[in-house]
Amino acid sequence: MGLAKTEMFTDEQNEISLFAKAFGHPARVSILQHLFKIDSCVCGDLVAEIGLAQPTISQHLKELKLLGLIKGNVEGTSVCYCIDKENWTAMKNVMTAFLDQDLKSSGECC
Amino acid sequence: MGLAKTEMFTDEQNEISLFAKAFGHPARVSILQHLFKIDSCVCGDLVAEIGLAQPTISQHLKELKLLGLIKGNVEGTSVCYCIDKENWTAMKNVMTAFLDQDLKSSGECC
DNA sequence: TTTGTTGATTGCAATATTACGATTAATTAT
DNA sequence: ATAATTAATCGTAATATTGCAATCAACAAA
Repeated sequence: MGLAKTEMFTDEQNEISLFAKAFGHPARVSILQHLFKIDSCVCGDLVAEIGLAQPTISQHLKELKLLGLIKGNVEGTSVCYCIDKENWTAMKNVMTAFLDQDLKSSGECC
Repeated sequence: MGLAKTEMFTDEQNEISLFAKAFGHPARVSILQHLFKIDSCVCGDLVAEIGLAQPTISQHLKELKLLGLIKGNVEGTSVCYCIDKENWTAMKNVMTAFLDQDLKSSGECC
């Protein structure tokens, strides 16, 4: 196909797109919202909550964990997941700076 | 494969993921940043700016336009693109509400 | 130990995305 | 009319993502 290499873009652009990609699937949005709603660790009721199979949820969790947005602690047979608030804040700062670009541009056009 | 249907998720979750998907590629992030930086219409120098072929850029522009984040006005042989600030603000409100979830959750865990 | 429970991993099949050469469409210049 | 310019579209190849059945690994309960 011809993949656009990350070298073509700035670190900031690559970082923004990586975070955005994590939110680019409703299942992951749903997982994150659930973790916030519960506001504590969730031990595996995500499969019941969302209507997807266990391996699928596990895969989505893995991606979110890899990005650092969530933490997973083993607790007996189950694993407890929760938001990594520190990393979430850092991500939010990056994304907010991107979304707030309009504040600096006053021009009208077209 | 088995696509997760949009009916499985809330309208909000689907909307967030659609916007996020638009930002999920560094080329589109780059296009949007450039449009903000210029702060006026851009008549097709995006291909020179970003290192991708003209059909590729055109395709990315189409997606952003379909989502309503940018506008394109035909002007002679060229087309002028700029941010649709009204829609950008609406998108920002949706995304910000999602990103700011952490403000409402005070709990410590794990 | 055996059984049950929970969640990760593997191995695929289905689908979506990305990139670009070639072409087309629309407009302008000569 | 012809040529030049600009950007959209088509067709297709390469790659990435998603979903899940099957399996595996770790631990707990009997």
